[in-house]
Amino acid sequence: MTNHSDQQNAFAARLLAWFGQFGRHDLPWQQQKTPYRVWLSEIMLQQTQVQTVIPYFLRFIEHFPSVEALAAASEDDVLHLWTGLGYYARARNLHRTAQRIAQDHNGRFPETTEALEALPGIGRSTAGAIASLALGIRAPILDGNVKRVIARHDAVEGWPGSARTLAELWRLSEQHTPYERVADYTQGIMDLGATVCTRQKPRCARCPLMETCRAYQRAEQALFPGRKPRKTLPERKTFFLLFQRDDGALLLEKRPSPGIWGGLWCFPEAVAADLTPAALHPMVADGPRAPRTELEPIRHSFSHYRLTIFPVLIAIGQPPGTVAEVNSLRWVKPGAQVPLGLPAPVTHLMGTLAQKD
DNA sequence: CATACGTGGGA
DNA sequence: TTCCCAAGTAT
Repeated sequence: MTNHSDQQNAFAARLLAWFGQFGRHDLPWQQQKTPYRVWLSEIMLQQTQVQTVIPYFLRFIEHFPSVEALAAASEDDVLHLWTGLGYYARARNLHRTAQRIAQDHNGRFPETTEALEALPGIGRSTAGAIASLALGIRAPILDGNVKRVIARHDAVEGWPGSARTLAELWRLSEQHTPYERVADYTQGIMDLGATVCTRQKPRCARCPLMETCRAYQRAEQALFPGRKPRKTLPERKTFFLLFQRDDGALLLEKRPSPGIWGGLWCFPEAVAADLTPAALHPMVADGPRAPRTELEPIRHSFSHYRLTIFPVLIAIGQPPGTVAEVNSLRWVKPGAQVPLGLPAPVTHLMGTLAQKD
């Protein structure tokens, strides 16, 4: 029956039409889509590529053609067939689940998504895959392929590893899942992610969802899904130098184009050998008057200008740009129109100094 | 929410 | 070389 939801779900309709013509139909576990074979393939395919899984799957099925055969085997035998595939908890859980199905379920697989998910090694996505692919139950999945397709199609910001982003992706996956032909849909969206909506160089021209893909419309396919944030931000202790001439002019440096604040004018950064704070004043680097905090300025007066040194800890992904060349240093009088870039800590400190002064 | 879990492959 | 990722789950 075609209900109102399906008529509105152009996403699934386009995907299903595409799947019939361009989807994968010849994978070993697609031949007889029994719960056992689908289950085994889904477990093996967790974080593992199709090409790697195929020989293991065929060998495994040959030795253990049914869940009863698997349940009757020893754990050693199961692990032996798993050797080289990795993530060996999968094999142990597989064995445990087989034994539980053989005993508690009388050799029959559970027929609800919830009951499937209660089994060892079967999480939400694998439960959804088994339910939709083998049982025809309308259940969403969210593997790496689906995450990528949905993150792009709906321009979902954030890294899928974060709980917030993950929840949003699940919501959308559930929303896109049709009430009919769920098995083809599930296989289709995975195939699309694997063959068209690839991580790099997606083949958008061949995508059935191109018209409604928000990432494509913005030409921002490469920005989705969001990247995993680095565990520790690269940070660098450095010094920014504020030269103020007697007439008020400030010495600015044009930042090198690739890099932070590229092309903007900023206070010179003391990265050149002839601009080290120690060279400017021996006490700066490690003397008793060295700054106690990362933002404590050090001030000096010279014959024709004043120098304020800002020690700053900046967190940036780029290494320090090449040092200012002679012609990229410029004295600028207050009020001059230059694209000014300043490290946020320095900006904040400038405000503080202005109040004091 | 972060981390461990394995191995193979690509950039 | 190094990092990221691949049909995720358990802790």
